[in-house]
Amino acid sequence: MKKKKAKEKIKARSVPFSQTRTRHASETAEDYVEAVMDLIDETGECRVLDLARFFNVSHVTVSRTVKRLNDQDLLLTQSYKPIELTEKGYKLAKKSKKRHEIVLDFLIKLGVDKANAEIDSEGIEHHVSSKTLDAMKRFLK
Amino acid sequence: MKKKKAKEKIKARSVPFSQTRTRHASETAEDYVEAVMDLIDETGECRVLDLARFFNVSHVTVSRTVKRLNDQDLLLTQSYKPIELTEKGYKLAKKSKKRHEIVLDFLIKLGVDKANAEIDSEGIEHHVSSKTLDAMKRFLK
DNA sequence: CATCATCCGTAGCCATTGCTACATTTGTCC
DNA sequence: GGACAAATGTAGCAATGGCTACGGATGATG
Repeated sequence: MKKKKAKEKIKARSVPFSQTRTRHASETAEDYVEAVMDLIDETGECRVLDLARFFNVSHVTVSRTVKRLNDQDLLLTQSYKPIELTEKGYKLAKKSKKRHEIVLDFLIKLGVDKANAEIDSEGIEHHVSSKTLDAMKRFLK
Repeated sequence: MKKKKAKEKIKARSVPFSQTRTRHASETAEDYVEAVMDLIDETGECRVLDLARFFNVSHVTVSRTVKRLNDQDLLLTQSYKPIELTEKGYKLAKKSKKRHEIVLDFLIKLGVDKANAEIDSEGIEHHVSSKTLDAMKRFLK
């Protein structure tokens, strides 16, 4: 093993890789509260099937996820009733939406067409630190 | 139901989420082949435990994922032997690394400090379309 | 108020990504 | 060549997120 020094440095790089499962779970939470907020805002209420159509998944997937987010105190649900946001969920939704808008506007100003900007901003928004968000804000000015 | 029109428009928005979900599937593959390439380059070989330390997960998780990527013809593995890249895996690794570098350089030029740029570029790189990548390249010039 | 369509919940399947605990292989050192 | 440590594999559990199939709840309409 000739390059031992190099191997010793490897561990340091694990920092950027947060646990994929955990990360995906909080991405879902952000997407859901944001969608619930938008749907209530635009249509007056948010139903399981609205979310299913919004995310293009089955109502079963939505139902299970909504139940989990209810347990996490982000949403309020009752069987066969519209979905509401908790205070905590509403705060997260506003923060996510704000960040999403900044990323979207940023990509458009960077010269990306609207369709691609919308797709990419959806994926990117969950991986943007406050420092990067600040840099995007500066660029927008 | 007064705001029916608004509800009818919801379906159209599912597109970005479908794309994001599809990308999640290949994220792991890209991270792994890129890591394997880097580890071979820097230390001469790539072992299961090297990847475990690199990603900060258990060797079991790595072992299982490596087996799957072997089935997908991206990696070559034999029990208790170093991990190698296939031609297909090497091509994907080079492409991923290139994209990763562009995103990282882009964030730094945007004014993000190196530490945050490294973390964010790792998450962002998987959600950048070719259009957005082109826009980043233009910005770098 | 009965019926029927729509909405939603539950059961139960699969894949991915995490883990611990335990078994096996490999390589090194005496 | 035996023993021991390190590396790797296997078994099996949990959480998340996808699905279909089926059944119960709700609300609108006759």
